[in-house]
Amino acid sequence: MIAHHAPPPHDPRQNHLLAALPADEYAHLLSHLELVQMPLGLALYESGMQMRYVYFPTTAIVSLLYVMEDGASAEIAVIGNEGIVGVSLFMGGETTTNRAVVQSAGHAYRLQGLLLKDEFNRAGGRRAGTMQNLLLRYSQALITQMSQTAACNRHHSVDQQLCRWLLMSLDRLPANELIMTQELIANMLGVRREGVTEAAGKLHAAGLIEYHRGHITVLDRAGLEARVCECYTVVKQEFDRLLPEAIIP
Amino acid sequence: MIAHHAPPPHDPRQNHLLAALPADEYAHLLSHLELVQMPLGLALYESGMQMRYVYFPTTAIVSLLYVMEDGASAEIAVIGNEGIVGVSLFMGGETTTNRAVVQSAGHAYRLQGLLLKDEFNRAGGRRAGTMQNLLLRYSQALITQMSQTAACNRHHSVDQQLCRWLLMSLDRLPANELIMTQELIANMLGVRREGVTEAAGKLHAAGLIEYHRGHITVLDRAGLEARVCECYTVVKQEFDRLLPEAIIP
DNA sequence: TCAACTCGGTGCGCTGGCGTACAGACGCTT
DNA sequence: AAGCGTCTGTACGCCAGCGCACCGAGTTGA
Repeated sequence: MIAHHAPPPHDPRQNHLLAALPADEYAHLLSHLELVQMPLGLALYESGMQMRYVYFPTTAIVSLLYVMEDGASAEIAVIGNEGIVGVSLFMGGETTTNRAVVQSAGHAYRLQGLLLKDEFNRAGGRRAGTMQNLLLRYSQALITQMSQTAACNRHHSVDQQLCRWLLMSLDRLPANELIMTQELIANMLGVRREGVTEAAGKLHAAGLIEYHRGHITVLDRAGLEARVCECYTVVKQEFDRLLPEAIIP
Repeated sequence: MIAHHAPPPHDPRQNHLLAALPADEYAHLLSHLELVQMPLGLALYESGMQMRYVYFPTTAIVSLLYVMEDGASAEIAVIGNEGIVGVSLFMGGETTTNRAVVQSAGHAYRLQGLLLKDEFNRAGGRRAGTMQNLLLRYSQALITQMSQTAACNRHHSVDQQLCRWLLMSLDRLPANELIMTQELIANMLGVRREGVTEAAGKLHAAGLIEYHRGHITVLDRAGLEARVCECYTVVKQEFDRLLPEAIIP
Protein backbone atom coordinates (compact mmCIF):
# COMPACT_ATOMS: atom_id res chain seq x y z
CA MET A 1 0.00 0.00 0.00
CA ILE A 2 2.76 2.41 -0.77
CA ALA A 3 0.78 4.60 -3.11
CA HIS A 4 -2.95 4.42 -2.99
CA HIS A 5 -5.03 7.03 -4.72
CA ALA A 6 -2.51 7.16 -7.53
CA PRO A 7 -3.61 9.79 -10.01
CA PRO A 8 -5.55 8.27 -12.88
CA PRO A 9 -3.22 7.45 -15.74
CA HIS A 10 -3.79 10.34 -18.10
CA ASP A 11 -1.95 10.18 -21.37
CA PRO A 12 -2.33 12.46 -24.39
CA ARG A 13 -2.05 9.40 -26.57
CA GLN A 14 -5.45 8.30 -25.46
CA ASN A 15 -6.45 10.72 -28.17
CA HIS A 16 -6.11 8.96 -31.46
CA LEU A 17 -4.93 11.93 -33.45
CA LEU A 18 -2.11 12.59 -31.03
CA ALA A 19 -1.34 8.90 -30.94
CA ALA A 20 -0.98 8.84 -34.70
CA LEU A 21 1.72 11.50 -34.77
CA PRO A 22 5.28 10.43 -35.41
CA ALA A 23 7.58 10.70 -32.40
CA ASP A 24 9.28 13.94 -33.42
CA GLU A 25 6.12 15.88 -34.08
CA TYR A 26 4.55 14.56 -30.93
CA ALA A 27 7.58 15.56 -28.89
CA HIS A 28 7.25 19.02 -30.30
CA LEU A 29 3.79 19.41 -28.88
CA LEU A 30 4.00 17.45 -25.69
CA SER A 31 5.27 20.18 -23.42
CA HIS A 32 2.49 22.47 -24.57
CA LEU A 33 -0.35 20.05 -24.03
CA GLU A 34 -2.34 20.90 -20.96
CA LEU A 35 -4.68 18.43 -19.31
CA VAL A 36 -8.07 19.95 -18.58
CA GLN A 37 -11.21 18.70 -16.90
CA MET A 38 -14.30 18.76 -19.03
CA PRO A 39 -17.40 18.89 -16.82
CA LEU A 40 -20.77 18.09 -18.34
CA GLY A 41 -22.29 21.11 -20.02
CA LEU A 42 -19.15 23.21 -20.25
CA ALA A 43 -19.18 25.36 -23.38
CA LEU A 44 -15.76 25.36 -25.01
CA TYR A 45 -16.80 27.78 -27.69
CA GLU A 46 -19.75 30.00 -28.30
CA SER A 47 -20.89 31.00 -31.76
CA GLY A 48 -18.68 33.72 -33.15
CA MET A 49 -16.34 33.84 -30.19
CA GLN A 50 -12.62 33.91 -30.64
CA MET A 51 -11.14 30.46 -30.03
CA ARG A 52 -7.98 30.44 -27.99
CA TYR A 53 -7.41 26.70 -27.71
CA VAL A 54 -8.02 23.51 -29.55
CA TYR A 55 -8.97 20.44 -27.53
CA PHE A 56 -7.95 16.83 -27.97
CA PRO A 57 -10.51 14.85 -25.96
CA THR A 58 -9.35 11.70 -24.26
CA THR A 59 -12.29 10.57 -22.14
CA ALA A 60 -14.68 13.45 -22.74
CA ILE A 61 -17.14 13.82 -25.60
CA VAL A 62 -17.95 17.17 -27.16
CA SER A 63 -20.96 18.10 -29.26
CA LEU A 64 -21.02 20.77 -31.89
CA LEU A 65 -24.40 22.45 -31.74
CA TYR A 66 -26.02 25.11 -33.76
CA VAL A 67 -28.31 27.25 -31.65
CA MET A 68 -30.99 29.11 -33.53
CA GLU A 69 -32.29 32.56 -32.82
CA ASP A 70 -35.37 31.17 -31.11
CA GLY A 71 -33.23 28.97 -28.87
CA ALA A 72 -33.86 25.68 -30.65
CA SER A 73 -30.72 23.67 -31.19
CA ALA A 74 -29.38 20.90 -33.36
CA GLU A 75 -26.32 18.75 -33.04
CA ILE A 76 -24.06 19.01 -36.03
CA ALA A 77 -21.28 16.63 -35.04
CA VAL A 78 -19.80 14.70 -32.16
CA ILE A 79 -16.15 14.68 -31.24
CA GLY A 80 -14.47 12.24 -28.88
CA ASN A 81 -11.01 10.78 -28.49
CA GLU A 82 -10.84 10.17 -32.23
CA GLY A 83 -10.69 13.85 -33.02
CA ILE A 84 -10.01 17.44 -32.24
CA VAL A 85 -12.30 20.29 -31.27
CA GLY A 86 -11.57 23.55 -33.04
CA VAL A 87 -10.74 22.77 -36.65
CA SER A 88 -11.65 26.35 -37.56
CA LEU A 89 -8.41 27.46 -36.02
CA PHE A 90 -6.19 25.84 -38.60
CA MET A 91 -8.74 26.32 -41.35
CA GLY A 92 -8.10 29.99 -40.84
CA GLY A 93 -11.47 31.14 -39.60
CA GLU A 94 -10.68 31.74 -35.91
CA THR A 95 -14.37 31.45 -35.06
CA THR A 96 -17.33 29.22 -35.91
CA THR A 97 -21.04 29.69 -35.97
CA ASN A 98 -21.31 26.63 -33.73
CA ARG A 99 -21.29 26.09 -30.05
CA ALA A 100 -19.10 23.35 -28.61
CA VAL A 101 -20.50 21.74 -25.47
CA VAL A 102 -19.24 18.92 -23.31
CA GLN A 103 -21.75 16.17 -23.76
CA SER A 104 -20.04 13.59 -21.58
CA ALA A 105 -17.74 14.63 -18.77
CA GLY A 106 -14.10 13.60 -18.85
CA HIS A 107 -10.75 15.01 -19.81
CA ALA A 108 -9.04 16.54 -22.77
CA TYR A 109 -5.66 18.05 -23.61
CA ARG A 110 -5.74 21.54 -24.83
CA LEU A 111 -3.24 23.41 -26.94
CA GLN A 112 -2.92 27.08 -27.71
CA GLY A 113 -4.32 27.92 -31.10
CA LEU A 114 -1.17 29.66 -32.23
CA LEU A 115 0.98 26.66 -31.43
CA LEU A 116 -1.33 24.39 -33.36
CA LYS A 117 -1.19 26.66 -36.37
CA ASP A 118 2.59 26.63 -36.26
CA GLU A 119 2.65 22.89 -36.15
CA PHE A 120 0.06 22.71 -38.91
CA ASN A 121 2.13 24.91 -41.20
CA ARG A 122 5.52 23.50 -40.30
CA ALA A 123 7.03 22.12 -43.47
CA GLY A 124 10.10 20.08 -42.62
CA GLY A 125 12.04 17.96 -45.03
CA ARG A 126 8.75 16.64 -46.29
CA ARG A 127 6.31 18.84 -48.13
CA ALA A 128 4.06 19.20 -45.14
CA GLY A 129 3.98 17.77 -41.66
CA THR A 130 2.11 14.62 -40.78
CA MET A 131 0.13 16.86 -38.51
CA GLN A 132 -1.28 18.82 -41.38
CA ASN A 133 -2.14 15.71 -43.29
CA LEU A 134 -3.81 14.15 -40.29
CA LEU A 135 -5.81 17.22 -39.38
CA LEU A 136 -7.03 17.66 -42.91
CA ARG A 137 -8.16 14.10 -43.17
CA TYR A 138 -9.91 14.44 -39.85
CA SER A 139 -11.60 17.57 -41.12
CA GLN A 140 -12.92 15.68 -44.06
CA ALA A 141 -14.27 13.01 -41.77
CA LEU A 142 -15.97 15.76 -39.81
CA ILE A 143 -17.45 17.14 -43.01
CA THR A 144 -18.82 13.72 -43.78
CA GLN A 145 -20.41 13.58 -40.38
CA MET A 146 -22.02 16.98 -40.84
CA SER A 147 -23.32 16.18 -44.27
CA GLN A 148 -24.76 12.91 -43.05
CA THR A 149 -26.39 14.72 -40.16
CA ALA A 150 -28.07 17.05 -42.62
CA ALA A 151 -29.44 14.14 -44.63
CA CYS A 152 -30.46 12.23 -41.51
CA ASN A 153 -32.31 15.22 -40.14
CA ARG A 154 -34.23 15.42 -43.35
CA HIS A 155 -35.27 11.83 -43.80
CA HIS A 156 -35.04 9.69 -40.68
CA SER A 157 -37.26 9.22 -37.68
CA VAL A 158 -36.49 10.11 -34.10
CA ASP A 159 -36.21 6.41 -33.34
CA GLN A 160 -33.46 5.92 -35.86
CA GLN A 161 -31.66 9.04 -34.86
CA LEU A 162 -31.68 8.05 -31.22
CA CYS A 163 -30.02 4.77 -32.17
CA ARG A 164 -27.43 6.64 -34.17
CA TRP A 165 -26.79 9.00 -31.32
CA LEU A 166 -26.41 6.23 -28.78
CA LEU A 167 -24.01 4.29 -30.98
CA MET A 168 -21.90 7.31 -31.79
CA SER A 169 -21.63 8.11 -28.10
CA LEU A 170 -20.86 4.52 -27.25
CA ASP A 171 -18.03 4.44 -29.76
CA ARG A 172 -16.37 7.25 -27.90
CA LEU A 173 -16.78 5.88 -24.39
CA PRO A 174 -14.97 3.11 -22.56
CA ALA A 175 -18.09 1.77 -20.85
CA ASN A 176 -21.59 0.96 -22.04
CA GLU A 177 -23.17 3.52 -19.76
CA LEU A 178 -24.00 7.10 -20.64
CA ILE A 179 -24.73 9.85 -18.16
CA MET A 180 -27.36 11.78 -20.01
CA THR A 181 -30.95 12.74 -19.37
CA GLN A 182 -33.58 12.39 -22.04
CA GLU A 183 -34.01 16.12 -21.95
CA LEU A 184 -30.40 16.67 -22.94
CA ILE A 185 -30.57 14.09 -25.69
CA ALA A 186 -33.62 15.92 -27.00
CA ASN A 187 -31.62 19.15 -27.10
CA MET A 188 -28.88 17.45 -29.05
CA LEU A 189 -31.19 15.89 -31.58
CA GLY A 190 -33.28 19.01 -31.76
CA VAL A 191 -36.52 17.22 -30.92
CA ARG A 192 -39.00 17.21 -28.04
CA ARG A 193 -38.14 15.55 -24.78
CA GLU A 194 -41.30 13.47 -25.08
CA GLY A 195 -40.16 12.22 -28.44
CA VAL A 196 -37.02 10.87 -26.86
CA THR A 197 -39.01 9.31 -24.02
CA GLU A 198 -41.13 7.49 -26.53
CA ALA A 199 -38.24 6.32 -28.68
CA ALA A 200 -36.25 5.24 -25.63
CA GLY A 201 -39.33 3.40 -24.38
CA LYS A 202 -39.37 1.33 -27.55
CA LEU A 203 -35.70 0.47 -27.21
CA HIS A 204 -36.29 -0.46 -23.61
CA ALA A 205 -39.26 -2.63 -24.49
CA ALA A 206 -37.07 -4.39 -27.03
CA GLY A 207 -34.54 -5.09 -24.30
CA LEU A 208 -31.79 -3.06 -25.94
CA ILE A 209 -31.26 -0.44 -23.29
CA GLU A 210 -31.91 0.18 -19.62
CA TYR A 211 -32.14 3.60 -18.13
CA HIS A 212 -32.82 5.36 -14.94
CA ARG A 213 -32.76 9.03 -14.13
CA GLY A 214 -29.98 10.20 -16.36
CA HIS A 215 -28.11 6.92 -16.63
CA ILE A 216 -28.48 4.95 -19.82
CA THR A 217 -27.03 1.47 -20.09
CA VAL A 218 -26.76 -0.23 -23.43
CA LEU A 219 -27.53 -3.91 -23.07
CA ASP A 220 -27.56 -5.02 -26.66
CA ARG A 221 -25.34 -3.08 -28.97
CA ALA A 222 -25.99 -5.37 -31.89
CA GLY A 223 -29.68 -4.73 -31.44
CA LEU A 224 -29.13 -1.00 -31.81
CA GLU A 225 -27.03 -1.56 -34.89
CA ALA A 226 -29.88 -3.52 -36.40
CA ARG A 227 -32.24 -0.58 -35.96
CA VAL A 228 -30.02 2.32 -36.80
CA CYS A 229 -30.22 4.09 -40.14
CA GLU A 230 -27.47 3.89 -42.71
CA CYS A 231 -26.11 7.24 -41.54
CA TYR A 232 -24.25 5.71 -38.63
CA THR A 233 -22.45 3.15 -40.74
CA VAL A 234 -21.60 5.54 -43.54
CA VAL A 235 -19.94 7.97 -41.17
CA LYS A 236 -18.10 5.30 -39.27
CA GLN A 237 -16.74 3.67 -42.39
CA GLU A 238 -15.63 7.00 -43.70
CA PHE A 239 -13.77 7.73 -40.48
CA ASP A 240 -12.02 4.41 -40.70
CA ARG A 241 -11.13 4.93 -44.31
CA LEU A 242 -9.78 8.42 -43.77
CA LEU A 243 -7.97 7.74 -40.54
CA PRO A 244 -6.82 4.13 -40.59
CA GLU A 245 -4.12 4.94 -38.07
CA ALA A 246 -6.73 6.04 -35.58
CA ILE A 247 -9.44 3.43 -35.79
CA ILE A 248 -11.83 3.32 -32.89
CA PRO A 249 -11.80 -0.26 -31.69
CA MET B 1 -18.75 44.35 -88.28
CA ILE B 2 -15.33 42.86 -88.44
CA ALA B 3 -15.89 40.09 -85.96
CA HIS B 4 -19.39 39.00 -85.18
CA HIS B 5 -20.06 35.82 -83.28
CA ALA B 6 -17.02 36.44 -81.11
CA PRO B 7 -16.60 33.56 -78.66
CA PRO B 8 -18.23 34.32 -75.33
CA PRO B 9 -15.72 35.96 -73.04
CA HIS B 10 -14.73 33.12 -70.76
CA ASP B 11 -12.24 33.96 -68.10
CA PRO B 12 -11.08 31.82 -65.18
CA ARG B 13 -11.20 34.90 -63.01
CA GLN B 14 -14.94 34.87 -63.15
CA ASN B 15 -14.40 32.37 -60.38
CA HIS B 16 -13.77 34.29 -57.21
CA LEU B 17 -11.25 31.91 -55.75
CA LEU B 18 -9.10 32.06 -58.85
CA ALA B 19 -9.57 35.79 -58.98
CA ALA B 20 -8.26 36.11 -55.45
CA LEU B 21 -4.94 34.45 -56.22
CA PRO B 22 -1.84 36.60 -56.51
CA ALA B 23 -0.48 36.92 -60.01
CA ASP B 24 2.35 34.42 -59.64
CA GLU B 25 0.22 31.63 -58.24
CA TYR B 26 -2.44 32.25 -60.80
CA ALA B 27 0.10 32.15 -63.63
CA HIS B 28 1.24 28.80 -62.30
CA LEU B 29 -2.19 27.31 -62.77
CA LEU B 30 -3.43 29.11 -65.82
CA SER B 31 -2.03 26.80 -68.46
CA HIS B 32 -3.57 23.82 -66.71
CA LEU B 33 -7.04 25.21 -66.37
CA GLU B 34 -9.40 23.66 -68.84
CA LEU B 35 -12.75 25.21 -69.71
CA VAL B 36 -15.56 22.68 -69.58
CA GLN B 37 -19.26 22.83 -70.33
CA MET B 38 -21.52 21.89 -67.46
CA PRO B 39 -24.90 20.75 -68.75
CA LEU B 40 -27.81 20.54 -66.35
CA GLY B 41 -27.82 17.26 -64.49
CA LEU B 42 -24.26 16.24 -65.17
CA ALA B 43 -22.78 14.34 -62.24
CA LEU B 44 -19.23 15.45 -61.58
CA TYR B 45 -18.72 12.94 -58.82
CA GLU B 46 -20.58 9.95 -57.54
CA SER B 47 -20.40 8.80 -53.95
CA GLY B 48 -17.17 6.95 -53.31
CA MET B 49 -15.78 7.44 -56.79
CA GLN B 50 -12.23 8.55 -57.34
CA MET B 51 -12.12 12.25 -58.16
CA ARG B 52 -9.78 13.17 -60.98
CA TYR B 53 -10.49 16.86 -61.25
CA VAL B 54 -11.52 19.79 -59.19
CA TYR B 55 -13.88 22.34 -60.73
CA PHE B 56 -13.94 26.09 -60.43
CA PRO B 57 -17.42 27.10 -61.60
CA THR B 58 -17.78 30.38 -63.40
CA THR B 59 -21.36 30.46 -64.64
CA ALA B 60 -22.50 26.99 -63.54
CA ILE B 61 -23.89 26.02 -60.15
CA VAL B 62 -23.19 22.66 -58.58
CA SER B 63 -25.09 20.93 -55.79
CA LEU B 64 -23.62 18.49 -53.35
CA LEU B 65 -26.24 15.85 -52.67
CA TYR B 66 -26.37 12.89 -50.41
CA VAL B 67 -28.37 10.08 -51.92
CA MET B 68 -29.75 7.56 -49.47
CA GLU B 69 -30.07 3.85 -49.97
CA ASP B 70 -33.76 4.17 -50.73
CA GLY B 71 -33.07 6.81 -53.36
CA ALA B 72 -34.20 9.82 -51.33
CA SER B 73 -31.80 12.71 -51.55
CA ALA B 74 -30.84 15.85 -49.71
CA GLU B 75 -28.80 18.81 -50.74
CA ILE B 76 -25.85 19.41 -48.50
CA ALA B 77 -24.31 22.46 -50.07
CA VAL B 78 -24.30 24.64 -53.18
CA ILE B 79 -21.21 25.76 -55.01
CA GLY B 80 -21.05 28.48 -57.61
CA ASN B 81 -18.47 30.92 -58.85
CA GLU B 82 -17.51 31.72 -55.29
CA GLY B 83 -16.00 28.30 -54.71
CA ILE B 84 -14.49 25.05 -55.81
CA VAL B 85 -15.98 21.60 -56.24
CA GLY B 86 -13.84 18.81 -54.88
CA VAL B 87 -12.37 19.97 -51.59
CA SER B 88 -11.86 16.32 -50.63
CA LEU B 89 -8.95 16.19 -53.02
CA PHE B 90 -6.76 18.53 -51.04
CA MET B 91 -8.21 17.40 -47.74
CA GLY B 92 -6.61 14.09 -48.53
CA GLY B 93 -9.64 11.89 -48.91
CA GLU B 94 -9.74 11.45 -52.69
CA THR B 95 -13.43 10.52 -52.50
CA THR B 96 -16.59 11.78 -50.82
CA THR B 97 -19.84 10.19 -49.80
CA ASN B 98 -21.60 12.91 -51.75
CA ARG B 99 -22.73 13.27 -55.28
CA ALA B 100 -21.95 16.49 -57.13
CA VAL B 101 -24.56 17.44 -59.72
CA VAL B 102 -24.82 20.42 -62.01
CA GLN B 103 -27.84 22.29 -60.81
CA SER B 104 -27.66 25.16 -63.24
CA ALA B 105 -25.98 24.78 -66.60
CA GLY B 106 -22.97 26.86 -67.45
CA HIS B 107 -19.22 26.61 -67.48
CA ALA B 108 -16.39 25.80 -65.14
CA TYR B 109 -12.64 25.46 -65.30
CA ARG B 110 -11.30 22.16 -64.24
CA LEU B 111 -7.90 21.26 -62.95
CA GLN B 112 -6.27 17.89 -62.44
CA GLY B 113 -6.38 16.81 -58.84
CA LEU B 114 -2.65 16.18 -58.66
CA LEU B 115 -1.85 19.66 -59.87
CA LEU B 116 -4.14 21.18 -57.33
CA LYS B 117 -2.51 19.21 -54.56
CA ASP B 118 0.90 20.40 -55.67
CA GLU B 119 -0.24 23.97 -55.62
CA PHE B 120 -1.92 23.45 -52.27
CA ASN B 121 1.26 22.12 -50.71
CA ARG B 122 3.67 24.46 -52.41
CA ALA B 123 5.49 26.38 -49.72
CA GLY B 124 7.36 29.23 -51.27
CA GLY B 125 9.15 31.96 -49.40
CA ARG B 126 6.10 32.24 -47.18
CA ARG B 127 5.05 29.45 -44.88
CA ALA B 128 2.32 28.28 -47.18
CA GLY B 129 0.88 29.50 -50.42
CA THR B 130 -2.04 31.86 -50.66
CA MET B 131 -3.76 29.03 -52.42
CA GLN B 132 -3.68 26.85 -49.35
CA ASN B 133 -4.90 29.61 -47.17
CA LEU B 134 -7.71 30.46 -49.55
CA LEU B 135 -8.84 26.89 -50.03
CA LEU B 136 -8.88 26.23 -46.33
CA ARG B 137 -10.94 29.28 -45.64
CA TYR B 138 -13.31 28.28 -48.38
CA SER B 139 -13.56 24.84 -46.83
CA GLN B 140 -14.57 26.35 -43.58
CA ALA B 141 -17.23 28.36 -45.31
CA LEU B 142 -18.45 25.15 -46.86
CA ILE B 143 -18.53 23.52 -43.44
CA THR B 144 -20.63 26.39 -42.19
CA GLN B 145 -23.04 25.88 -45.04
CA MET B 146 -23.34 22.18 -44.31
CA SER B 147 -23.84 22.68 -40.64
CA GLN B 148 -26.49 25.28 -41.28
CA THR B 149 -28.20 22.95 -43.71
CA ALA B 150 -28.38 20.32 -40.99
CA ALA B 151 -29.97 22.75 -38.57
CA CYS B 152 -32.32 24.13 -41.20
CA ASN B 153 -33.46 20.65 -42.16
CA ARG B 154 -34.30 20.02 -38.57
CA HIS B 155 -36.24 23.11 -37.72
CA HIS B 156 -37.49 25.08 -40.68
CA SER B 157 -40.47 24.73 -42.96
CA VAL B 158 -40.45 23.96 -46.65
CA ASP B 159 -41.53 27.53 -47.31
CA GLN B 160 -38.51 28.93 -45.59
CA GLN B 161 -36.17 26.48 -47.17
CA LEU B 162 -37.43 27.25 -50.61
CA CYS B 163 -36.69 30.93 -50.02
CA ARG B 164 -33.23 30.03 -48.83
CA TRP B 165 -32.67 27.85 -51.85
CA LEU B 166 -33.83 30.50 -54.29
CA LEU B 167 -31.67 33.17 -52.73
CA MET B 168 -28.61 31.00 -52.66
CA SER B 169 -29.07 30.16 -56.31
CA LEU B 170 -29.71 33.77 -57.19
CA ASP B 171 -26.49 34.82 -55.50
CA ARG B 172 -24.61 32.58 -57.87
CA LEU B 173 -26.32 33.61 -61.07
CA PRO B 174 -26.00 36.73 -63.19
CA ALA B 175 -29.71 36.94 -63.96
CA ASN B 176 -32.85 36.68 -61.88
CA GLU B 177 -34.11 33.67 -63.75
CA LEU B 178 -33.54 30.04 -62.82
CA ILE B 179 -34.00 27.10 -65.14
CA MET B 180 -35.32 24.53 -62.74
CA THR B 181 -38.46 22.46 -62.43
CA GLN B 182 -40.28 22.11 -59.15
CA GLU B 183 -39.54 18.43 -59.27
CA LEU B 184 -35.80 19.06 -59.30
CA ILE B 185 -36.05 21.59 -56.50
CA ALA B 186 -37.92 18.99 -54.51
CA ASN B 187 -35.07 16.53 -55.06
CA MET B 188 -32.59 19.07 -53.83
CA LEU B 189 -34.51 19.97 -50.74
CA GLY B 190 -35.41 16.36 -50.10
CA VAL B 191 -39.15 17.04 -50.01
CA ARG B 192 -42.17 16.16 -52.12
CA ARG B 193 -42.77 17.86 -55.41
CA GLU B 194 -46.24 18.88 -54.19
CA GLY B 195 -44.66 20.55 -51.22
CA VAL B 196 -42.62 22.74 -53.52
CA THR B 197 -45.68 23.49 -55.65
CA GLU B 198 -47.50 24.68 -52.59
CA ALA B 199 -44.65 26.77 -51.25
CA ALA B 200 -43.97 28.26 -54.67
CA GLY B 201 -47.67 29.02 -54.98
CA LYS B 202 -47.50 31.11 -51.85
CA LEU B 203 -44.51 33.05 -53.11
CA HIS B 204 -46.30 33.59 -56.39
CA ALA B 205 -49.44 34.77 -54.66
CA ALA B 206 -47.31 37.24 -52.74
CA GLY B 207 -45.93 38.55 -56.01
CA LEU B 208 -42.37 37.54 -55.26
CA ILE B 209 -41.79 35.09 -58.07
CA GLU B 210 -43.16 34.11 -61.44
CA TYR B 211 -42.71 30.71 -62.97
CA HIS B 212 -43.64 28.65 -65.91
CA ARG B 213 -42.65 25.15 -66.85
CA GLY B 214 -39.16 25.06 -65.52
CA HIS B 215 -38.39 28.75 -65.59
CA ILE B 216 -38.49 30.67 -62.35
CA THR B 217 -38.17 34.43 -62.34
CA VAL B 218 -37.57 36.27 -59.13
CA LEU B 219 -39.51 39.52 -59.12
CA ASP B 220 -38.91 40.73 -55.60
CA ARG B 221 -35.69 39.68 -54.05
CA ALA B 222 -36.21 41.79 -50.96
CA GLY B 223 -39.50 40.03 -50.41
CA LEU B 224 -37.74 36.68 -50.38
CA GLU B 225 -35.19 38.00 -47.94
CA ALA B 226 -37.99 39.05 -45.65
CA ARG B 227 -39.37 35.52 -45.56
CA VAL B 228 -36.20 33.46 -45.46
CA CYS B 229 -34.97 31.87 -42.26
CA GLU B 230 -31.84 33.01 -40.50
CA CYS B 231 -29.87 30.21 -42.14
CA TYR B 232 -29.40 32.10 -45.35
CA THR B 233 -28.00 35.17 -43.69
CA VAL B 234 -25.74 33.28 -41.33
CA VAL B 235 -24.10 31.38 -44.16
CA LYS B 236 -23.76 34.40 -46.36
CA GLN B 237 -22.20 36.50 -43.64
CA GLU B 238 -19.80 33.74 -42.81
CA PHE B 239 -18.74 33.48 -46.45
CA ASP B 240 -18.10 37.20 -46.55
CA ARG B 241 -16.17 37.12 -43.33
CA LEU B 242 -14.00 34.19 -44.37
CA LEU B 243 -13.42 35.27 -47.94
CA PRO B 244 -13.47 39.05 -48.02
CA GLU B 245 -11.42 39.01 -51.21
CA ALA B 246 -14.15 37.05 -52.96
CA ILE B 247 -17.34 38.72 -51.92
CA ILE B 248 -20.34 37.97 -54.08
CA PRO B 249 -21.72 41.35 -55.13
C1' DT C 1 -52.76 17.46 -86.46
C1' DC C 2 -52.70 14.29 -83.12
C1' DA C 3 -50.39 11.59 -79.63
C1' DA C 4 -47.18 11.26 -76.01
C1' DC C 5 -44.89 13.35 -72.52
C1' DT C 6 -43.62 16.85 -69.09
C1' DC C 7 -44.83 20.10 -65.74
C1' DG C 8 -47.70 21.98 -62.40
C1' DG C 9 -52.18 22.15 -59.50
C1' DT C 10 -55.47 19.93 -56.37
C1' DG C 11 -57.65 16.83 -53.23
C1' DC C 12 -57.76 13.27 -49.52
C1' DG C 13 -56.50 10.49 -45.72
C1' DC C 14 -52.60 9.33 -42.79
C1' DT C 15 -48.96 9.87 -39.48
C1' DG C 16 -44.89 11.65 -37.09
C1' DG C 17 -43.66 15.03 -34.43
C1' DC C 18 -45.09 19.40 -31.90
C1' DG C 19 -47.07 22.11 -27.88
C1' DT C 20 -49.17 21.77 -23.72
C1' DA C 21 -50.45 19.95 -19.52
C1' DC C 22 -50.23 17.03 -15.71
C1' DA C 23 -48.83 13.21 -12.64
C1' DG C 24 -46.01 9.71 -10.55
C1' DA C 25 -41.36 8.32 -9.17
C1' DC C 26 -37.01 8.95 -7.53
C1' DG C 27 -33.39 11.11 -4.85
C1' DC C 28 -31.17 14.73 -2.61
C1' DT C 29 -31.37 18.15 1.13
C1' DT C 30 -32.64 19.74 5.42
C1' DA D 1 -39.09 12.31 7.91
C1' DA D 2 -40.61 15.57 5.22
C1' DG D 3 -40.19 18.28 1.25
C1' DC D 4 -38.73 19.84 -3.02
C1' DG D 5 -36.65 19.61 -7.45
C1' DT D 6 -35.53 16.60 -11.24
C1' DC D 7 -36.52 13.01 -14.38
C1' DT D 8 -39.74 10.25 -16.82
C1' DG D 9 -44.42 8.63 -18.50
C1' DT D 10 -48.88 9.67 -20.57
C1' DA D 11 -52.54 11.94 -22.84
C1' DC D 12 -54.84 15.08 -26.16
C1' DG D 13 -55.45 18.10 -29.93
C1' DC D 14 -53.05 20.09 -33.84
C1' DC D 15 -50.56 20.57 -38.10
C1' DA D 16 -46.85 20.09 -41.59
C1' DG D 17 -45.53 17.10 -44.65
C1' DC D 18 -46.14 12.45 -46.83
C1' DG D 19 -48.04 9.06 -50.26
C1' DC D 20 -51.21 8.54 -53.63
C1' DA D 21 -54.21 9.60 -57.31
C1' DC D 22 -55.87 12.31 -60.85
C1' DC D 23 -56.34 16.17 -64.01
C1' DG D 24 -55.36 20.01 -67.17
C1' DA D 25 -52.27 22.82 -69.63
C1' DG D 26 -48.02 23.20 -72.35
C1' DT D 27 -44.60 21.34 -75.21
C1' DT D 28 -42.51 18.21 -78.36
C1' DG D 29 -42.24 15.12 -82.01
C1' DA D 30 -44.00 12.05 -85.54
